[in-house]
Amino acid sequence: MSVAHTGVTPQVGGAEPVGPCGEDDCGVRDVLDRLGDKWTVLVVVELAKGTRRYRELQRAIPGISQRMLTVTTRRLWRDGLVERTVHPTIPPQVEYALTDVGRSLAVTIAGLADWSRDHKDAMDAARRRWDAEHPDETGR
Amino acid sequence: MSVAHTGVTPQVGGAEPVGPCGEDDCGVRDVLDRLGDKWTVLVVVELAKGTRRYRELQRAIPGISQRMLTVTTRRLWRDGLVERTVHPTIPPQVEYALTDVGRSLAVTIAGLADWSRDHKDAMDAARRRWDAEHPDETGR
DNA sequence: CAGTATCCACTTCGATACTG
DNA sequence: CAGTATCGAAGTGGATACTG
Repeated sequence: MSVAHTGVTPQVGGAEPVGPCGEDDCGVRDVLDRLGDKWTVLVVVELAKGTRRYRELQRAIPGISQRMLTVTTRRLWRDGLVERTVHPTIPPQVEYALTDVGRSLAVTIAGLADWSRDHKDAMDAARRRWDAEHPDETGR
Repeated sequence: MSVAHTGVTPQVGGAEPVGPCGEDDCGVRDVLDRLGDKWTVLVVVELAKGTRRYRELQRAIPGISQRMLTVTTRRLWRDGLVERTVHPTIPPQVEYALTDVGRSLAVTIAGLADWSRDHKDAMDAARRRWDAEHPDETGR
């Protein structure tokens, strides 16, 4: 599975340790293009708790529209992160569940959540400080 | 620092292990609102290699416009992830460097990059398979 | 060099209405 | 229940020109 954070070793000086990747973006943008939208991670986090039906997801994720729930699940399905099972009953019943790849993504997302919890306060404080010190700054 | 991915333990069944967070999004969206844009992670990854000047960043990140480089660095600065040092010389010289918080973020981002590298192929394959199996699907 | 300012194209998303 | 279709508002980023 290799979740070793080798590479971008935090360091102070201005030397060039030549990060994990030669010269490009390490491919991080690929992931963020998938997770960066408004709802994807919320769906993944919810599905990490277990299999869910369409309506269950919608109820578990307040504010998501039918349209966005559909496009989000469809994208995750298409990318092989989510498995979609249709029970051809009446009324129809569709179940969504994370695949193995999807579950590994959920673990990574948990790492993000950890970071968020650990540093949210510091960031909020920094922002308040900055705003106080730069009252009439453009483009906030 | 606590980079323990407790919580969303990957598991197969449909039971409810009650994730890391009671009911909400675990706050992951907070991070992604900051990282999800087109350039932020690229700037962070570049700064993880060492202190950079404005032009150096621009050259290191092909395609970024002056506008976006400015708003991206400004945001990171405002959030306390990046330190901005102005040398009042002529011509002016401005240096950007990650703060401690910024460096911890770089570590987390490296985790994302790891995941991306480990699963990019699987996702691309899944997508091709899906596209082949669903030729005339709407909204791709 | 290191920005700011302005305008515009494109994307993303929400609301609403309808369907098998 | 589980979607699809359509439209419009808002956000986001790129190009260009100008400045201390």
